[in-house]
Amino acid sequence: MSDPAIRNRSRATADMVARTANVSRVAVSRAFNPHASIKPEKRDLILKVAQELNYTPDMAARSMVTGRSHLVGIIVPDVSGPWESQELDAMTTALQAEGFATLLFRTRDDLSMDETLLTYMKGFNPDSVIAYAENVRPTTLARVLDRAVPIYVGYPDEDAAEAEAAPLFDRLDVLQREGIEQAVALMQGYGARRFAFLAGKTNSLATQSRERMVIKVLAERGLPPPTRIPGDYTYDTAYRETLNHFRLGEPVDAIFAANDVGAFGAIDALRTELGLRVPQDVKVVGFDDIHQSHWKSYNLTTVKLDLTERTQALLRLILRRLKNPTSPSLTETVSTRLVVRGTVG
Amino acid sequence: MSDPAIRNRSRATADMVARTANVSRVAVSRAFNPHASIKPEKRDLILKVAQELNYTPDMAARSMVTGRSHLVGIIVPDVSGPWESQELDAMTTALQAEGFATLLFRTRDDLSMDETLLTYMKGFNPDSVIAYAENVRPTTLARVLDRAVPIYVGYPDEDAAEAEAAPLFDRLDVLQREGIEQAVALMQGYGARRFAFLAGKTNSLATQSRERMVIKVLAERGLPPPTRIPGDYTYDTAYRETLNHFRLGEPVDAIFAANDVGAFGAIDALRTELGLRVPQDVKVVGFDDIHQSHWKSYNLTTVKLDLTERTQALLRLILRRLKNPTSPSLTETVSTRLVVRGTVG
DNA sequence: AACAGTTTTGCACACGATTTCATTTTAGGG
DNA sequence: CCCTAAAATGAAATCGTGTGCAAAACTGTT
Repeated sequence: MSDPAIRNRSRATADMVARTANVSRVAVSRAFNPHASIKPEKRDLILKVAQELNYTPDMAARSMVTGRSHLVGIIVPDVSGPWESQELDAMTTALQAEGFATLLFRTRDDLSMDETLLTYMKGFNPDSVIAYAENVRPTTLARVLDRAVPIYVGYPDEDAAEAEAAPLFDRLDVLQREGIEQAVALMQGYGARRFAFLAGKTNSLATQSRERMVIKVLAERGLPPPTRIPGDYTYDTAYRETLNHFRLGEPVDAIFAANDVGAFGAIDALRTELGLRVPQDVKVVGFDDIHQSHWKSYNLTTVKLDLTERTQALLRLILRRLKNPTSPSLTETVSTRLVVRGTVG
Repeated sequence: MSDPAIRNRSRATADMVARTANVSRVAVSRAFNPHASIKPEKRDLILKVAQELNYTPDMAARSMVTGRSHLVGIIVPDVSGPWESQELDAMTTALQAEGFATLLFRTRDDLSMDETLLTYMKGFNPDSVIAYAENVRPTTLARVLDRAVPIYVGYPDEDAAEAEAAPLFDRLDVLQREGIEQAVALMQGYGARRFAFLAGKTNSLATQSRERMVIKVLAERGLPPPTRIPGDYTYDTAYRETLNHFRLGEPVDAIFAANDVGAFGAIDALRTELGLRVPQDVKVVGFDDIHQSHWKSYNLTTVKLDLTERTQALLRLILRRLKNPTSPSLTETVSTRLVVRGTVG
């Protein structure tokens, strides 16, 4: 019953290569490990035979003994969002260049699944995990993942005294003050006085932090606090709520959106349905600087989160932790800056 | 030197759980396998102890003996593209619901890396692989991946006699005639006579197939063949080339874009820089129906590739193949249809 | 030619689970 | 109370690879 054809369907192993090349199985292992000492001619022979047999070392077996899976887990709430997918793209590219494969997980909007998901992910033994403050409770993160030290992307209140002096894991903190100050200054310079803040998902730490910082900066510049337009980061909600606000709520002459996609929704509502001009009647600023923001229909002035900078910082954290697993937690910070286009002045 | 603190940093194993619960290691294994026969009270005890010890079965070890990695590899050229990311999102969600994790790889634009990438991916022993015709040569796919049967998403010429009667692997074929016929009919109905085809990447099979089919359908309806505007699926190129064509090339009154993002670029070029109205002066149709296509600034009429339908078909193929690895290759097909919005009439 | 030092080699074990298979325990029926 | 069928149990083999260690092979020097 051991049909050789079926048997042939399975992968080649190091043993088969060894037997074919008339060497020991250990030699095969060494041939594939650059740092192992093996006679060069022997290595060449083995690699040649391996190629003929279409042999590739089994990462699962390898990871069991080395303790390295070469997997990095990434947890994202919505892969299809422009910002999320652009970050995922940058991160996957960077990881791949370092020899890691991306293990992708998608959360639901609520946090109800986070424990199940993390537990499941843990089974794959990722060398590192990138999680975002919005999607996973930090306590769950710390409890479930004991082996891989996760990286937590957060948006701290830069001015507030950080209570958590000793973070549980490596972090990337995004400092949003600078970009927000530049944006408010620009809008004020062009005459904006009554601001609205178009929110993101209410349970999102990023949007909460952005709103607090906008309020603070407005106060510092002697401007009244912003009115609040509800939102959830989506175009449709932003469109609808902007419409609603301009028809029923207090008039405003500037909108600070929690993300670019929301800003697009607001702009389209203003122009298409309300007959208002951007930037002449209402000034709009977004957050993220996704690719779409420079599209001519929007040409959005926005607070940029530099993707390259973020990605490099995350990669540094991962590699450092892998090189020295017991080193104390480190927090990297990245800043933000305004990208000026056509929706303010 | 065997510091218990350091030892403690590593994951709990089935042995530890067994010892703590005073059962055999085999029992622990059975407790986690729903189909295994084990006394319910015993299973409960083990699961309780496992939770206390924060134990999760190691997928790598499990996969070695079961032959199932619970990984599905996906190869994408550009995760950040709207269409690609929306498909990735749908696929990841569906796979996760079936207990698979997504192993994500990103290709460069050219095909030079495909062998290296596939070889690398093979090391992880994915249970299945989803590859797109644009990114990977089918011959490479067949040669490298011997264990996991890949799924190849292609765009066959529906009318041509399919030479490859016996495909090498499972396929998802996208039939584009129907949507294209509807689109051409609609544009012709509103008076369009001289068409342009705004191309995608020239080495993309999807764009080649779309172009051939557009030519064919135009001919069938007694219309002149389309002029060709070069493109690469990006907004910027579409914008620039559309501008260029309308300034120097033959005049057209309809643009059939190979993808939605390209259509956006064309629309913005027409409206912003050329002072032309869409749809009054020029009619535009895209391909894909990404989320952004219903945004008011574009409100694009487009040929929809139904994501749910695609995802379900892919999932069916994967599950069928896993249940019966030796069954002959199967090809599923999905169709396309026009979504009418505001850029034609 | 003998020696010391370095490189190369291969055996045996470890990694963390699952799966026969033979054995013991339990349950059910007369 | 006994017998039989079904369910539960654990010992041992297995998956494919990397690594410690001791032996072997090589290198170059006196």
